[in-house]
Amino acid sequence: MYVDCRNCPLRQTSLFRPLEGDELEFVRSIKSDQIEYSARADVLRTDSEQQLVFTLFSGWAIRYLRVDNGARQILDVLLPGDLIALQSPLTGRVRHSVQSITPVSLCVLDATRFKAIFDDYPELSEALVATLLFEEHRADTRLLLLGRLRPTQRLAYLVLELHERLARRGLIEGDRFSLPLTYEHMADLIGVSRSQIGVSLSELRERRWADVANGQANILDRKAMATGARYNALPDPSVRALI
Amino acid sequence: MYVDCRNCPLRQTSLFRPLEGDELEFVRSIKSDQIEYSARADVLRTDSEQQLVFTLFSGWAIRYLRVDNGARQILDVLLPGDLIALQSPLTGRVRHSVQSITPVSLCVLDATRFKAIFDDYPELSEALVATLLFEEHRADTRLLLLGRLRPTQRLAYLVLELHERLARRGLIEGDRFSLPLTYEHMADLIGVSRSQIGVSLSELRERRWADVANGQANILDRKAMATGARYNALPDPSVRALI
DNA sequence: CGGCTTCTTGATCAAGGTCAACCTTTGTGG
DNA sequence: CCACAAAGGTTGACCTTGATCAAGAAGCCG
Repeated sequence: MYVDCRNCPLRQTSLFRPLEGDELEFVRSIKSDQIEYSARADVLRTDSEQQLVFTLFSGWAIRYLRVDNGARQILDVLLPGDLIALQSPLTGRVRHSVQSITPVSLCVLDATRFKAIFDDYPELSEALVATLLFEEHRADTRLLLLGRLRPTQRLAYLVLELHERLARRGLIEGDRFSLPLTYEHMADLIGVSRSQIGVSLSELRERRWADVANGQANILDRKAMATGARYNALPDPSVRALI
Repeated sequence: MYVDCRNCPLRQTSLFRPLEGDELEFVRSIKSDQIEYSARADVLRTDSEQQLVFTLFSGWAIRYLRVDNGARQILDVLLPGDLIALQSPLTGRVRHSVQSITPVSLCVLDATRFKAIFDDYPELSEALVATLLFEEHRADTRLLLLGRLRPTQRLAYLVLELHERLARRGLIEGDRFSLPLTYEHMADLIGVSRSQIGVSLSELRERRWADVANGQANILDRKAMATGARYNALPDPSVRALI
């Protein structure tokens, strides 16, 4: 179902920078389509050379890399409002794969006209750079996660971060939310084995930090959990570019 | 020693995008100083609010985060030409620390005037975004490294990547180069313990992949090493923004 | 310049953490 | 009702860690 950018519900949330002047018209003009995928569909393959950029409109997806022995590292969970394949207009190639977790809907942007942003919309360019730097910081903390935290801390961090990202987008309220990740997703996200996920989920329950089961997460003691997982709230809620 | 941007030797290398038109004059005009630090000096502290951006002119440095138990995760090795604290003009705060490894020299850029890039130099903005996306890809591979490769593979990857980054900057030739990292640096970079570094260095020697000792690295069998460490050459050599 | 301290390397070892493989149970959709 | 996927748990084998130590190098100070 095609959504006109003017009625885009994502813009209502405080997370995203409001579009000013004719920015909205520009964004409308480069949106060329909106497409749907079922769950577990390949949205994007490594090294594909398609000249398209997407914005995730609804649903969950993952961005990942594979090692030739079959192992997979999930680089990030993509949530509504996240840009996909921004590399394609600028470097001509996307070096990761994207797969949907739930059914998803994507806004399709024309990559060739995308570059006009730099010429004609300096404030949008600046917001884009700020968004990329914000993502860099998230990548940094994930690096800390994988390099220096224990499996249970990593899992706690993952749950807390997802909760906050969803809450900021106005998609959930309260401490309970739907978490459509399998053990394998979680394992590939935090760099441990599937069996370790079982161990760590039990530990989260034992410590009464959170209860994650049946696709539902319930945060029981946010404070203890955040302290134990060295979780710090995400910075800069209101500068994110939504294109 | 102050270097005029017009004579900057870094620009000679093919890694960096040539400045066009009055871009060079602009870059010259926002360079306000050049400062030197000794080895192991704190260049930047987490959450400092100083409004400065730096370009590393010479020497090696690291960007890192600390966990409150004292553990450190090094996010990246900074080499000549790399931007430091780009976050400060855009988000007002830098969320990592920077320390020199060797003595370093830094070009100091005025962060408040830095933002003029977006208004007046669209091609420079675009190059900046391309550079950030390139760095994002490096961060992605480092995530794969920490999440899905064995210690010896990680170490091999580190050596190969540093070699390539240095070679692209015209700082080294051949397979032998100076590597001023201690065991602790390497451990904090690839997310293992110091003792593991000893084990993995021996393994690199045993397999005749590389010989790393006394601050010198010597790559003996690049091909076997690259295959074993799942190393892929870095993409996009010539779009990097040097400001 | 010599002597002192501190840091780094490189090794060893036991303890603990993590993994791959396997199995059973549960739930889902055809 | 069956086939399949995922959850959840167990095991032994293996890997990694943290602690410790000695030797050497580097840096500092009087």
